[in-house]
Amino acid sequence: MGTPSWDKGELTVGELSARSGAAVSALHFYERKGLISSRRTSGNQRRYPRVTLRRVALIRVAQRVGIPLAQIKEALDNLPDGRTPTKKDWEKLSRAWRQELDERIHALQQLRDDFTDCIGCGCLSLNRCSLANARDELGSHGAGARRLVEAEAS
Amino acid sequence: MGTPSWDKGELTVGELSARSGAAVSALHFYERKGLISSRRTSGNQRRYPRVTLRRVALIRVAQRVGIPLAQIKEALDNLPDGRTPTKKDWEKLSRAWRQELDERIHALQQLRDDFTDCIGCGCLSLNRCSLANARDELGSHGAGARRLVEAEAS
DNA sequence: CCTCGACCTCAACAGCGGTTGAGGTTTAGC
DNA sequence: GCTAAACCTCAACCGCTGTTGAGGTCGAGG
Repeated sequence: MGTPSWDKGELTVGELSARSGAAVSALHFYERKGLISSRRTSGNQRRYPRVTLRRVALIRVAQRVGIPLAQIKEALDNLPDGRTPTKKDWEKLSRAWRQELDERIHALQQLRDDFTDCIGCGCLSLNRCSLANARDELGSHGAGARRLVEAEAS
Repeated sequence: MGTPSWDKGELTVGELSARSGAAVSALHFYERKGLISSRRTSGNQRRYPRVTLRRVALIRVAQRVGIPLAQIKEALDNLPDGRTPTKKDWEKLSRAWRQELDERIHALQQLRDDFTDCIGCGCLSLNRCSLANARDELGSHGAGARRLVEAEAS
């Protein structure tokens, strides 16, 4: 169960599964979707370079916070799977993700803080919150009536 | 077009849709799932109290950051839809969400910072990161599609 | 009244992110 | 060599989160 004798620093799908926490079926799925890749043995079995462990770790974390696979793939596509992306690759990728992540973090903090805030007033006063406003773009109204009604605390 | 004559401070589904940014079909769906509710007119049309706008705003923000509807429902269920939850209700709800949100924020920050960090080394060195280590455990599967990967043992 | 847009229900389908199972092959270890 | 576990492919299915469309009703303005 230690390092198998065929090992050239590669992982079988089962090992990758065990070590990444992703189901084998999920790994197959990721591969079909192009998020990871493998070489095949003469007997058609998958062998993953170790770096794949990192890719999978990243995939899972990103997923956990709600980023869709397609988007994760897009990000990973900028990383030569072979190895060692250029610094430029990395900077580009990182900047893009950083922005995405910053946005999401911001949304979450908003949600959290507004939630916390609202304890004080005891009602869903999200109208005060950037939550409601963030999404407000309703434009379709001259809005006169609305504002008046707003005064009446629900 | 301003406040319709039937208006008692209520919204039609179309209005709710326009102002919340959610499609009418989505609002029906949320209602079927019990996340929102409406009274019906004599002609069987939905009328929403204005507070529903806030519920929907909350639902959408929560969804945007990857929280499944079932979990949102669970949170909202603690809010008497009728009106004005008690402070205790709110505190309980807020604490639960706050924790959930904090975790997610944390994961995102980790992801972001590790990404940024890794520019320096030029490879996917997530093994150094708490990302890879954060996963741990979970032989989870069970039926159904992906659920939150919650590491909670306790 | 009449009409037209907004509303209703119900059922089917879509895309995502996988899981499950059938049926067959490869491989590590004895 | 043989065997059992691990692997392979492919197709069907799952739950979630809705959307689309058919067929019919409601209601506010002219």
